[in-house]
Amino acid sequence: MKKIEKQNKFHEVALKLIHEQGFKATTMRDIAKAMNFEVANVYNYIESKQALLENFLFDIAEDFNNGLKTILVSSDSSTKKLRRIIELYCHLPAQKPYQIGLLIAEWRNLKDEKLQKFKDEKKWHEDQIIQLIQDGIDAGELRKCNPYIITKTMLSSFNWLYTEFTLRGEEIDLPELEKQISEFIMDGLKA
Amino acid sequence: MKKIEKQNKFHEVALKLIHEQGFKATTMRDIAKAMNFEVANVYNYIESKQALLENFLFDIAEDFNNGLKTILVSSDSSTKKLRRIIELYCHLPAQKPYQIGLLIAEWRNLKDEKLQKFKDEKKWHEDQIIQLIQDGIDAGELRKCNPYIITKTMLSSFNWLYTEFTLRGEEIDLPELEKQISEFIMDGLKA
DNA sequence: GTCTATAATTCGATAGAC
DNA sequence: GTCTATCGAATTATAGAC
Repeated sequence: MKKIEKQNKFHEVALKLIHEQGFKATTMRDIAKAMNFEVANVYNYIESKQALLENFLFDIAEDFNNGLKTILVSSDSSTKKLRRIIELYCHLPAQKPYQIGLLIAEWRNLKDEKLQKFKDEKKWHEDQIIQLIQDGIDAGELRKCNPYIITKTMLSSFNWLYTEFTLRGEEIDLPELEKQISEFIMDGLKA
Repeated sequence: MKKIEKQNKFHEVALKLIHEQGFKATTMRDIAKAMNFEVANVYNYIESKQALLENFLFDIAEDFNNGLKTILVSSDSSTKKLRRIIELYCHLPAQKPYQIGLLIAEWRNLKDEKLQKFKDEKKWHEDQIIQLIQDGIDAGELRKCNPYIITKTMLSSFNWLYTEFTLRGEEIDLPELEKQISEFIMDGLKA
């Protein structure tokens, strides 16, 4: 196995273990065992346990932020932008379920500046969607509602998806899933 | 301070710490320090760290299950039952936000039979609501949809509430919050 | 109930040979 | 890159005096 392949294998194994057991519960020895080598070798692939978590989290957070930015700068209507955001929130768990699992469940294991940076990015992300819904209301596209409550409720509603994809990934009809969720949310918002 | 009061104080302190730091990250020393005594004394109040978690989780799980059962055995329509379930899922986080936090974030720290029992109860709970939505569709009260996807999405959408109540509990207008969420969900489901 | 002391284990990380 | 060996720290839990 080539060096680069083993690097990828390492990250894949570590990601899955942390997803299954949690960050705190996953030891460097667990990862080493799953890689079929000794504990000391773990540090040929990463700086520290903390750095491992940080890399996973900020990688996937960037995917979300980039996806959102692309949508926001488009010239679509608020309604259309909202549909595309729902699409983003369905597709990313389908593509990277384990990373999303960490994003949702393990971010509080970050420390100090990294934790603050994560919280700041998350708030920025939410604020963009709150503003988008407010714009939709002002434009008469969406019914009157509290954009803060609706944004929080909507974003939270996607958080079961990563588990679904890790458990039943092959069986899931993604377009159908997306259609069901999109109809449910948009019907709850349309003017 | 009387014995019973100190018991309550202990559980209150432990619950808040586990909520804030996570179960794995919270040590018996953390709890002892917050109680202003030494580590050994912790075991005057609980059997073990694991038992502490189990008590918290199954207590609040019982609240949910009892609440759901009361609603299900009533003679209300499917729509009315669904509204009452939404009400339950808004009120419990308002009343016991820290317990709900553990229910959502820490259940996977359970072990063996306890973990299995928890998963079984959770599945029963979900299955009841899936069936309720199916009944609502069959009765023509709700529009045609995939009850499994909608149930998962709906139940997940409440999971931000406990955080909101721990951070801004006093400022929150509960009836308004409930109205916003109920309208959002019911509009997304009505026939 | 509270304390001191400690057992028994586990963990993240490093040193140095090959 | 992989190994053996080990350090130093932290953790759950118990024993026994007061």
